Amino acid sequence: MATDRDSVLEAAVGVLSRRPTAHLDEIARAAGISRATLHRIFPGREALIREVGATGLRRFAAALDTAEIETGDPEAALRRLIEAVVPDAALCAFLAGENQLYDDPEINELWEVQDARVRGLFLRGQQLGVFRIELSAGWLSEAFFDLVAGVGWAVQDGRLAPRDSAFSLAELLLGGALRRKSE
Amino acid sequence: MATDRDSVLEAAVGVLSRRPTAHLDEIARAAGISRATLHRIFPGREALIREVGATGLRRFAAALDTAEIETGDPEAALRRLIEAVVPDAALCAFLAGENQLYDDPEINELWEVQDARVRGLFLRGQQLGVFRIELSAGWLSEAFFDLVAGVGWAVQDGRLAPRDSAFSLAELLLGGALRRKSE
DNA sequence: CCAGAATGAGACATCAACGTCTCATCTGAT
DNA sequence: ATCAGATGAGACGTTGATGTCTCATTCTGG
Repeated sequence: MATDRDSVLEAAVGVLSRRPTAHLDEIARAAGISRATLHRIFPGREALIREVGATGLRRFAAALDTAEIETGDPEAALRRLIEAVVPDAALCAFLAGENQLYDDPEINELWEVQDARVRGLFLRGQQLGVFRIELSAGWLSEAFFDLVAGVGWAVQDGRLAPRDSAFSLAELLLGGALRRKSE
Repeated sequence: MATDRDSVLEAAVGVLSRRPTAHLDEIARAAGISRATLHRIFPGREALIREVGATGLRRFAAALDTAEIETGDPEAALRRLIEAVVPDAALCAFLAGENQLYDDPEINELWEVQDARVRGLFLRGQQLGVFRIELSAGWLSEAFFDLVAGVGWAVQDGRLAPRDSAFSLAELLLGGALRRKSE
């Protein structure tokens, strides 16, 4: 059943995003199955990691799609993107920390595409005069990923309430920490 | 000699900040010494990790001191802090990713103190009306660390020029991505 | 109720990293 | 030149995680 794979992947993300070096015992226990069954579903640790990474990238790509980041006002598009991606923030945190995944050419290419889409959003926003041009689109994109990952960790550790996460992320990334003097 | 320890620690940070699971072989090679000598300097892997963490925290504490974050305008204080901490951004990236260090009570306490100081800066800024109050001081502090770590990785990987890093970090964290309409 | 499949528990071998050791070589001071 | 100390290279046993196996138990469909 696909449900098994998915639920195991979900549990694996929960453990691996926090501790990428977690043992298979721990992952299996978190998934509520035995280590033997885990091996029956995934040939080995490497395959499991790859699957988790691929799932994360697919979900991230789906979030980019549903947010329609290529359309309309860039600021609104970025807010939609944040709303769409925050539920999978833990997954993004895992992707950010696991650079070993990028050894795989297929995963690497999928990542490059999504990264380029995000960078394209910031670039479009800059060209339309919505985003600041003193900061490079590459850096804005980088900061976006850093903060998404940070939200994922903070929520997992209970330092940030899930219902506040999207708002906090959007407001900080868009508006910064300084209070607006005139608005 | 103290120089040996320091240079080895420096090299270890460079490797470990990017891959916390790097083998001792790799660390020794990065430091230009043999694994045997590495063992002569540090009793084992755990001791090395602890030393790297402690060094990072000491340097971070020193950056907080030199920036005098408890004094004067919070915005200027934050800019000073960023200037002071950016040279050790890779070290902070390591600290951010290595939550295993927090098992050590001594290191954990040192970390708590520094974290509280940063949070205190944001809180002070909010009370003075400089920083936004819609975002919690805890989240602002969290975002600060996330972005510092992000800068560390980006510089290490060549995605961000070191001379731009402090400016990029300060402008994004303080001003956000949106272009100011009226200023 | 029964047969077959799926699962859990655990044993077992394998392998990689770690920690310790020895020995040859190199360096530097006298 | 010589000797003491430091270093590099590598061997060796230990440890822990992994991958594979078997067997008893449980679940499921007929």
